[in-house]
Amino acid sequence: MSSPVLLNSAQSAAVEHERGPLLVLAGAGSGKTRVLTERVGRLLERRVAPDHVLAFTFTNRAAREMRERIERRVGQEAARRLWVGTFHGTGVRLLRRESRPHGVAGRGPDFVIYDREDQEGLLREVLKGMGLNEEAARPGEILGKISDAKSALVTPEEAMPVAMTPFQRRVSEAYAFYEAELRKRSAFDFDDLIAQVVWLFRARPEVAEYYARRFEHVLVDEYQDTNHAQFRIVEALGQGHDNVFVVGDDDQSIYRWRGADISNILEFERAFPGAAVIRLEQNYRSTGNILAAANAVIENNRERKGKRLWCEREAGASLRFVLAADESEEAQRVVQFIHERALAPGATGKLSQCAVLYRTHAQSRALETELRHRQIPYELVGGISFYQRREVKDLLAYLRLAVNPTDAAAFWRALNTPKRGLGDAVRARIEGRLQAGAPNPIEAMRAALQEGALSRGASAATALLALLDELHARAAEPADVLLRLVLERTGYLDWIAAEDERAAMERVGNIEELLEAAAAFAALAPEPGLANYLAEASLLTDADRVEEGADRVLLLTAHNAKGLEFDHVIVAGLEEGLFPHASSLEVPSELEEERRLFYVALTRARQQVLLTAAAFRHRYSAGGYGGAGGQVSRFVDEIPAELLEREEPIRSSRASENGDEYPESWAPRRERRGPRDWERGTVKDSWASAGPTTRSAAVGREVYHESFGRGIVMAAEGQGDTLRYTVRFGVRIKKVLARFLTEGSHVD
DNA sequence: TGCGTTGACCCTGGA
DNA sequence: GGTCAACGCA
Repeated sequence: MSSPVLLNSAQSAAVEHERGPLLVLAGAGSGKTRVLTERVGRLLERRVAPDHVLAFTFTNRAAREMRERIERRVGQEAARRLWVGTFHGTGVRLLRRESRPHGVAGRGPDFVIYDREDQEGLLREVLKGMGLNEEAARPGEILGKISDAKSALVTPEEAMPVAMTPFQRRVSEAYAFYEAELRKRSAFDFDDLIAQVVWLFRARPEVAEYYARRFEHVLVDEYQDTNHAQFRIVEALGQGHDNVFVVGDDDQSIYRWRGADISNILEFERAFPGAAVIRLEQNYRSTGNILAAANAVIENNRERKGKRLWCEREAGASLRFVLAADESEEAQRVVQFIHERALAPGATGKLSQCAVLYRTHAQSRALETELRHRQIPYELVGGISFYQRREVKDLLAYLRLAVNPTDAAAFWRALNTPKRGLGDAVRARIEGRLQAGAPNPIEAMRAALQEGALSRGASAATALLALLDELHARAAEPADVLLRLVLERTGYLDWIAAEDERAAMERVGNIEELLEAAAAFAALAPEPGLANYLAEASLLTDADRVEEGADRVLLLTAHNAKGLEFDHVIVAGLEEGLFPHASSLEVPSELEEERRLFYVALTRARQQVLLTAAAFRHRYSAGGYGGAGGQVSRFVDEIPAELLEREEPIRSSRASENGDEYPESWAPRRERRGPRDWERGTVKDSWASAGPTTRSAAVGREVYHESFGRGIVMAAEGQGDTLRYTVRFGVRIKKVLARFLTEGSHVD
């Protein structure tokens, strides 16, 4: 963090703030993390007991970093007693504590946490039970509604009477069944980890009072992205003392789609009367040019409090923009940029200080391919988190059952994973026993087995029961020991090896990593225990696992980049329909959220920004271009021309006919400063030989087709008779065998 | 009855 | 290219 050695006056005012509510409006790079940490340190110096301070961060990673910084300042013992965590993590902690004697919302302390996949499975069962086949096809949409309801603290009972349309009625009914089933399984979903805390506080005001008294100081980071339920938690905990210290930036609010409520920040002063407001507008992170560009872009938003970041740093390099022909060329240009910054002779940067940001995970593929091709180490953040991987979830399902035998999602998963001949028929029998009143699926299976109802599956079921019983009996042992027991008794490793040889290596690697993580947790966690381990596994995201210091390029979504900073930032895929995303184009408020996301992306950069777009982009598979082509994102045009160095092709209606490897119409304007290192061949040979493009020589050529007419070749695949071109005929994109095309185009 | 194969649909973002 | 439900084989 490139913070000043000393705090500036606004920062110091925030840190030294005596008591009462305080809203810190902190622009990007204005040192808000530092202020928050300093503030906590200052409170401890003022003799506030560490376990009377509660700080909410946005990610587990931010929580860890804050704790480490505070540890350096006040020592390990005090730092460990602080309550620092995400809303979800802290929610688990509170719910676990409070469920100890009597349970919370019908769940005991061994509740499990349902992730998206578990939720979907459960909802599918619910919808099937309701006889709703059509809805069952898209449980995601209904889960979204349920999630919205919980974020807004709407219970099923409250949702039912206000449901107007038939669809809404079905959704609220599904919500009620879903809720009942979760409770039966002693499970909470992600939204419950927040909402149930509020409902707990309402049902038992003495509990809320206890925590409000205990936490003399409540601090919240990234306040602009809190939802209504989170606001209620903060409000409840602030009762009586009002020492609520929140830090946020309305321009960086990028999670409204999942319920973040910007009125929390806009109306903070009304919610906490007498609140002081401090603005941090000096940016210490980015160069003048980057900041000016970001400011210019965000000023196009109407819905904002309005502030203008400034800095004392030099203007720095211009931002750069490259329009590539397609995503593979885009990837080449991105990697080339990284190469120049971090690898070429004389380059002063590090790979770890380069990050590629994009709008959707799907964009990572082309970048990965290119990075691998150039043998540049990278790390992909996001997509599937480690703990969501199939092999990891398969194994954890057994541990979940050891802790909580009512966890039906885990049971159905474990039942026939690895395959042991217990399929749909066995499942149906067990479901029958469950409906007849068996307390949980394990006991239902035991009953079915004893009644001889499992004929062919009997021996497999017996073995599975024995394993589950043993796991339950040994649930107090370290997670890695139990995982080894599962591996050994189920033959899981042999099964994945047989399943898919190609993926087996990676899966085994993941299992090894899981064993290591489980052992580390058992040994090091302040509150060990299987239930806590499983909670951590549910709440850790991929972004939390990013290690500091490793020398590699980071690939991540703009959402995931929140709170991070790098010397060199590349924002890829800047096309209308992608960034801003197509779904936002019709809705002004959503377009503004896209713009804020772009603003977040830009302000991650300290030194240099490269923006890229592709004129055409594959969608789905390698087959066919389904994507909207070619129109550069409006956000690029919102950057003042004098700040942006464009390497854009000179657009022409006709493609090049000159036989050059590179179609003139898409050719990047050559750098004026003479050849780059890689062009002189002084660096890796691969750079010199591959040139700016590896695409087929036919790409860019004009061709003619009997029925489709004139078109331009976008890509080629196959050879000889199977050589096929992807051709754009006007607005339509088709894949055509080369031999159906004419007009001097078949170069290869 | 379980399991492998086929074809539909698909990809915003994430705790 | 990947996932998942429906389908038909052993």
